Amino acid sequence: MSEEIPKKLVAAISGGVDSSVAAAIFLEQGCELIAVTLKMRSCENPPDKRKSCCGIEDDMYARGAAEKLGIPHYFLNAREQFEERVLRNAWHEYSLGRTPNPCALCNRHLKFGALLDYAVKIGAGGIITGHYSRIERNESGVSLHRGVDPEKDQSYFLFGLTPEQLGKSFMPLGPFTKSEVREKARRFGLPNAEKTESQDACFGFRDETFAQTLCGLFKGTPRRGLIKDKSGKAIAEHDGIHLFTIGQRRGLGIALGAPAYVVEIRPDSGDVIVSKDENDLLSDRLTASNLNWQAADFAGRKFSCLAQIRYRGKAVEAEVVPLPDGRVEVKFEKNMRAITPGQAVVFYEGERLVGGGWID
RNA sequence: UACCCCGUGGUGUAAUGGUAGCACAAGUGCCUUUGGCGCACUUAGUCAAGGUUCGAAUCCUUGCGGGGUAG
Repeated sequence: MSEEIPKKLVAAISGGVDSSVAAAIFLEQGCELIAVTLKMRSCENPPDKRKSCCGIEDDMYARGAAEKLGIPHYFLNAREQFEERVLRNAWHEYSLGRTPNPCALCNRHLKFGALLDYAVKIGAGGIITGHYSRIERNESGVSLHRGVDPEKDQSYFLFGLTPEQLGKSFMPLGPFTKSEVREKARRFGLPNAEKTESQDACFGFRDETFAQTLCGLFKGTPRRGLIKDKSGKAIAEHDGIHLFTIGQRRGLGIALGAPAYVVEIRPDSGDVIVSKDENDLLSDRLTASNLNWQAADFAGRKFSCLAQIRYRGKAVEAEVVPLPDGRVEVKFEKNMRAITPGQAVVFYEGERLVGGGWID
């Protein structure tokens, strides 16, 4: 493996333990590293920030880690791209009654987009990230595999990476579990070794959900409407379809004697349909658009695989059938719960991620 | 106007003389590099005022509120 590693690499440092350890691992192998922290819009207005993952505190941790490792550290301004390619896209999705997946977009456009471009521009051979996924390289090319820690595997969010992006990426944490990584952090003496996990969207303000923040940011007009049951009977009013997603239970504010779940969102009328029957959430098929193939030989043909509908969801046996219009139909071996438009379907062959697309 | 029925936490209900329970909702926490699901915990009630009784959501009286029936 070592001979394939470029001598000079950019280490994507977020401030968290993972990316710092990833950098440390490569440093041990004698690489010349340059630490870079992506600055996204969320890093502004620290006092208003709810999360710590992109706040000023993380910038300090990132700087501290780079310092400890003895490598230069820079911030890369990606605010505009983040706003356009991730946030605006996400808001648009909400307006269509879909549920965006900002992390997948961010990976494709920011971390493995803007940041990778920057790395190449300054003459680095690629980037190192702290994702819990494995990238394998051999004569036939690059491939992405699940991380060995099933609780931390993040390959789902990386389905949108092209083979080219993968080829210039390095994810040294894939073979390790979270606790092993933390142990390494201690050994390396990293200042963020005991830092708590970051979680939730890295962009959002206090007491607001991601959707609410986006609505305010883009001065969007919430598509208000009614919460109805399957028969069309109105049950309550709601403040905007962006506040709902398929399968959602909490936040509906309606007491029907049994839990009620969102089964459909109609962007045109603003209706949100709920049902007390969880069976209404079950379906064994879906179609997906804008496919991305990391394994070229899977494109355009029918195949069987393990398909995953959501992050941390269980992958299920499925058959993928190409459609004439370039989309794909996925038929699952068993019913899936709450297939959600806007989320990704990701195809695995064993541990290997072969491709994926966006659920219609 | 008379007669009848009903009135329990935010919602729907259980308990007809003896510790006011359940479901849903809501809140908090856990989980989680999206959204959701899930799990744990918590909050909150007998319409009001009198009376009977050792003891009342439960019985009686009145009032208030809602519904029904009275050519």
